[in-house]
Amino acid sequence: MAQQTSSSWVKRRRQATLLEIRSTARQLLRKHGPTGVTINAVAREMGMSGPAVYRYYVSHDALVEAIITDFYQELTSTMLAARDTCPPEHPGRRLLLTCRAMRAWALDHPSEFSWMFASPVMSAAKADEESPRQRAGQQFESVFLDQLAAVWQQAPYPVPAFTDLSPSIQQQMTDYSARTNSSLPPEALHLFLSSWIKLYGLLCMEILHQLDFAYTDLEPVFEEDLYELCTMHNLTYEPPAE
Amino acid sequence: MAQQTSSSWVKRRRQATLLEIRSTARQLLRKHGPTGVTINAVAREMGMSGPAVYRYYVSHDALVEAIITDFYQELTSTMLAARDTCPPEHPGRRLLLTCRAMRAWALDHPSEFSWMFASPVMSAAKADEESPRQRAGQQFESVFLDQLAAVWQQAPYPVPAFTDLSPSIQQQMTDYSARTNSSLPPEALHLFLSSWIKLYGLLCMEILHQLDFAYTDLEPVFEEDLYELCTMHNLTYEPPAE
DNA sequence: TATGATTTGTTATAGCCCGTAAGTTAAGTC
DNA sequence: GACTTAACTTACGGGCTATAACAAATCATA
Repeated sequence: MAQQTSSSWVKRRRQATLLEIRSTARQLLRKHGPTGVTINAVAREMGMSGPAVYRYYVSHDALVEAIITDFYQELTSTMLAARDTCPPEHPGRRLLLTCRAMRAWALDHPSEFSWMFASPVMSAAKADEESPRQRAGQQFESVFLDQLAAVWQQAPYPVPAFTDLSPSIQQQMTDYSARTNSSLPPEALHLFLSSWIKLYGLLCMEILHQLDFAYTDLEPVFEEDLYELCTMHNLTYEPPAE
Repeated sequence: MAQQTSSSWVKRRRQATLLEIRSTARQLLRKHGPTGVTINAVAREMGMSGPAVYRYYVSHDALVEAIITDFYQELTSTMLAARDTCPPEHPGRRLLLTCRAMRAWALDHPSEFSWMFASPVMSAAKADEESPRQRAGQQFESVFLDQLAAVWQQAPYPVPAFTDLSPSIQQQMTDYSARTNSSLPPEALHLFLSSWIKLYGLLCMEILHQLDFAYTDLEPVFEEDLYELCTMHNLTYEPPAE
């Protein structure tokens, strides 16, 4: 039979190897781009011979999934850390810190961010099956949305009436609210999501060089969006600290 | 010496082969995803033997570039065709038609659109060198921006004062205006670009499944953005025709 | 502590890919 | 008809994914 507990340090060593593989792969990503992240290259870099890596990740795909999960988690905790720089009494300030931390991380890790965003060409088949990556992605999204929700719940401000939304959006937001056990009204959710889409969309386009034709520095544009975000959500905008 | 004119039909046959290669590659993209687009697979599909394809495209990369250029051109002309469904007397209607045609094409060709958007992980080195793809991309962008410019020039409406923009944006828009020989004031350009970013960003996120966690159908959200676009640019919004 | 199971690694291999080289055939030119 | 060029072929070198078969080390315990 299978032994219940293989001694603890053996597990730890395994974890360490798993991590070394991922971090080696990450280095390769940064140095040689997505196509450089190959199981053989990772093995070579680590002084292992190719197939050894398959003891740790069943396939190239599994490795990629794991790496992207790492990225989401790292981005999430970076944002949370930045948020907690400021006490909860200043939700607006915290929100700004969070958003700026997101952009800063993306700018500091363009390869990683591009990969996270652009790799999911999954055809909806894979979309609903619950994966660690999905969970990590959802946690990431909730960082922003939860915070906006907190702001609103603490001091509600006017949002467009539910009946002013298109019926389809009404339905979708009702569903989303139910699915996430949200205590928020659907009309607020849609407003939050709109803000998210604008901000995150801008960032993705920036990182993927979709705006290079017009802009060389999108920081002020991002700040403009943050300003708009603040006014829309009844928060006081504050320019970034030096 | 090189013959001046190798008989015309020989050239035509070459063009035909070039096109067949690209369209075979496109089929493979749709059927097996980006990784399925391989020179060997294309050759196999065409009954050629591998290296023959290299007579037509020097490298896998060159083939990909050519395909993406095709996509941009197709999207562009689809948008223009939709626009010209309506006479120039109704610039607002034409703009709406253009935008909806863009989304429709993207939804109809998700593989193509994803590839166009997500493939350019080029590291700025390749960014400024003028390629056919770049040109095609710029033509695509200009479809939207030119039209907005036309609307504005025909009947200018208030836009935020230049001095209300951040100095950095002032500078960047001045540069952009000069670079494109635009006759438009920089503050208008920034407004146009903001509208573009919002609309195109939404579409990209939709196609790349970044919003699946909340929405199942983004058409009404897109329409909401179009509505906002219209009010912002002094146009009358009209819901999509059945 | 010695034995048998598990884990971790190794080489060998099949199959696909990119891209180059060298050789062959067919078409186009003078 | 001889010469040139274009299009295509097979042969290869070097990578990559992934599996199989095998060797060594590390348990877990009788």
